[in-house]
Amino acid sequence: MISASRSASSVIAHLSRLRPAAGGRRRRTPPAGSPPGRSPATKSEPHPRIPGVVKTQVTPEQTSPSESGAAAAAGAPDAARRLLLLDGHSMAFRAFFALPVEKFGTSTGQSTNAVYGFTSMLVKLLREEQPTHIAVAWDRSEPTFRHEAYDDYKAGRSETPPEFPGQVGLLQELLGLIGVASLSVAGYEADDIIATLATQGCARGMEVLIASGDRDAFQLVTDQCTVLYPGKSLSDLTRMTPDAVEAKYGVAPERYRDLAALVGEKSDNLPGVPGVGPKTAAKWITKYGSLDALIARVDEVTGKAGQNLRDHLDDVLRNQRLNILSTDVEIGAAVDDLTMDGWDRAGVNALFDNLEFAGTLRDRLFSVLGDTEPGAEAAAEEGFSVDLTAPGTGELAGWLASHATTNARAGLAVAGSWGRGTGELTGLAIAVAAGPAVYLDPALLDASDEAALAGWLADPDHPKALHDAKGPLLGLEARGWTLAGLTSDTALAAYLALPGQRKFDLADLCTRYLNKELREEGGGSDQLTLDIAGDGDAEAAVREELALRARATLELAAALDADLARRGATRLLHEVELPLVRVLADMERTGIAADRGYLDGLEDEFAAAVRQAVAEAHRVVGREFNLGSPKQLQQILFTELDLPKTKRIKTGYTTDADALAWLAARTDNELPVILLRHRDQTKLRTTVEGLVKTIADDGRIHTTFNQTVAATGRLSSTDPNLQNIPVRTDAGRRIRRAFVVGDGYDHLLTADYSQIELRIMAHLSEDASLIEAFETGHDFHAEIAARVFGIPAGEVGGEARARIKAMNYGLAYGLSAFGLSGQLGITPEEARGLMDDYFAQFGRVRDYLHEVVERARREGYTETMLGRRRYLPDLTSDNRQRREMAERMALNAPIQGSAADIIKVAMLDVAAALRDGGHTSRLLLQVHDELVLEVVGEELEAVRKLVSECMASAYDLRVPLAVSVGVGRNWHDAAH
DNA sequence: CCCGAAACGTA
DNA sequence: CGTACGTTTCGGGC
Repeated sequence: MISASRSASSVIAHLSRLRPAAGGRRRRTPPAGSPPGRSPATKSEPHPRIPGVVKTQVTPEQTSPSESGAAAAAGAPDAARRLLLLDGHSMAFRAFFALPVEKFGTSTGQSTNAVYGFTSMLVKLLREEQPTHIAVAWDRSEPTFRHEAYDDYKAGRSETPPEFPGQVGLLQELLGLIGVASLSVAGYEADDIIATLATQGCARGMEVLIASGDRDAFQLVTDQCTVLYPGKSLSDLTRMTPDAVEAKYGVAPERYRDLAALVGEKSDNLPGVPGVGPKTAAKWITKYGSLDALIARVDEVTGKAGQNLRDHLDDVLRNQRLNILSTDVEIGAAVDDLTMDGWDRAGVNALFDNLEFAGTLRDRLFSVLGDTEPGAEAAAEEGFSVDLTAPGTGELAGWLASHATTNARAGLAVAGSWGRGTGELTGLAIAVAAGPAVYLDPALLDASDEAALAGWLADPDHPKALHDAKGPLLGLEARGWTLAGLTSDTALAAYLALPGQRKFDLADLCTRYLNKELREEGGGSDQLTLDIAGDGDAEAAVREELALRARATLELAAALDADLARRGATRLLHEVELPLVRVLADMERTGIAADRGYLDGLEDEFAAAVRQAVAEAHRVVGREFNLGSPKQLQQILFTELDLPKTKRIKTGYTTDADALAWLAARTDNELPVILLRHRDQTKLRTTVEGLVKTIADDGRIHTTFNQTVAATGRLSSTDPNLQNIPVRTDAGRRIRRAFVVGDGYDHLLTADYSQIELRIMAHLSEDASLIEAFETGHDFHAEIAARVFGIPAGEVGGEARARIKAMNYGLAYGLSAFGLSGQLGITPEEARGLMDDYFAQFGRVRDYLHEVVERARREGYTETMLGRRRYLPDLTSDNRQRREMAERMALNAPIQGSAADIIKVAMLDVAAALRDGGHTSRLLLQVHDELVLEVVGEELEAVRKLVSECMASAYDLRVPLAVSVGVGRNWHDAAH
């Protein structure tokens, strides 16, 4: 175990200094939604139809552009500065009740009715009112000055529907994406922010519009300031001008709060004068001039109402004190800055996709935002276009010189096939910014063209974008070309933006990010060059299609650059994921040597054991059946033999290994044991079979590492998967002996991180005890057990250590007491006690895990130490199962993902150190926390040292990053 | 021929 | 009623 000092070459050395540990970053994300208690729309009232009140009633569908244009023209001149202020909670709450919640939800259980309704209303406002400045004000969860002045302010409100609060965050996210400021200030309500901004706007001579369902806003109405008050449908906004207020309430706007103080506000728990409604209140105010004047002459008021007024004068005074809106809130944003500048088409698309908004809302929103971005609206019809040129033989150098020598990035698309560590190119297209593109058939290049192309590809000063570059890279390298200057891989970039997505199809991304169709003729790139008939038109179509892909990649790269910048993932792409492409390609090309003869022998042996088990099972049951069919097994075990029932699954009762072991212990029947052996041996046999089939002509197995699949940032391995080769059982470990050192090399070296996820937890939680356990302990789990049980480390028994080890590893998965009890064979109460004891010692860990989830719930995503995000909309789901699943994902993602970040950095550092040291030794595999290298004898010590140091120094944690190294002739022997 | 479910291998 | 993956097999349904 080595704890090396920081490597100077560590890619992230400066990055980690610049970037505080996860959780420390400030962000522009709007504040969290308000607590359930705030129910702005409860102040709503039946939508009276009062003569003289101007109404706009427009449903989104029925509004044509010409109508809305006319309305806007009628409303105000274009040149005017118009400030639109919205009360976020109040309008969202109105939207919530205006649309049936059960009709608006995603497949994952997220309700969206408030988001939809609010957005629809906002689109209409933007279109019809054409504000030049806009902001949405939100209440906050903290108590306000009104709570401080009156303990029971807003007390006794009915519970907010559980489907509502989660939608506030989504709305704020959307507003952020379309460039609308979300404002909130601790200690104040949205109304106060609106009042402050409205006052400032009026002072600047702006026309002010306030969309609010809270009637307190009426006190702000002036000739310059209109409140848009929603009716039932939210599209039904009443323009509350001074005349309208007067017509409806019988008082001028500036006296409205006097009236409200007398009448009271039930939803705020502000009782007024009994028996006094708006009519009486208005009559008094009109008669006396104002509330103050009324109070001054309160003894003159006659009748029962007058007596009630005198009896409840304190309430009235309190109401008057509380319903005044603050106009001097420190908001931290100037009215002049509330312009809608810049919106994020890709982000809106992504969010709408997430919300499963399929209808016309998206188009209406885009249309009202103005499709100023290139490639929107009109271009959507025509898709991409290229000016495809065909330089004659020998003319490529000239074409490149005149079109692709600038600093501008070129888009590159490659046709061919690749996989298993190699590739073959059949076509190549280059598109440059100005428009022209070229298609090249690698087979038809003459020597000068080839030299020109090779030089251009290898020149790092010619920036290039590819989609999913690793395969093409293998193809280029197989052809003898090297690629440098890769400044974007649009698949990788999209993965960082949308890590939960598993497919990153170029055409899909073009639709999402550019709103452009990339037409694809029959199949993927593999098919592009099939032209068996030699049909010239088909050939031309192939050339054009590849050129279009190059062009699309180029445009997409620019869009993704902007998206990643917004998501803070630019450096992660450029300093980790992009350089890793080449390292992975090298590993795939290299492969790992396999001992075919040994594997064949193993296969025979396992196959014999399988046959044996099958025969025994048939004998016990008394007839032949398919042991591989869970359905038949269920029939035999639970119906024919009538064994005890196991855990229920969709198709009946499980026959998995745990259940079979349980059955074996509970019955005398020997069948479960036979089935277990059969499962075991079958699995081993098929694993070996699969491996043998993938041994290439060079005697090596070339896996494919996928860099864009795992939502947490891990790599995955396919065809074959070399990240799940058995290791836990003796029989399984025999398979590892088949992975051997290849010709020209002398050792396999494995280096793995010890307890990296726990170390990351210690680092992120800053739990002093956990950190200390890592610094002092040799046997980490025993060290932790000693602390939990309050005994010396030397006296920790095997059982106690095992329990703590399970607890340690379960932590990062969101393990429950129930799960822990099942795993350890103890009661849930005992497991709960164990967890309590554990957290009594390591409380910061629990706090950290809790904070991670809550933060993710607020912000919508988790983040790793290098800023890799994972978006988890289900955290606000009202479906408990989904929500809890998302919570476990949320607490695991930063830990697993940070470990993935770290080993990726380590791989880059190792690759660089091997290259810089002039070593022949090379990286072969990555298995999440382990690297496997092939080493030549004389380099062994140097490589051992370099690998240890690079891995240990990949990131500077608050605990040592322990690395253990083993060396041997095969993968098994190289274990330690 | 495709796809989901079940099972099981790894970190 | 722990996270993240990939592969195999079976069997229903196209």
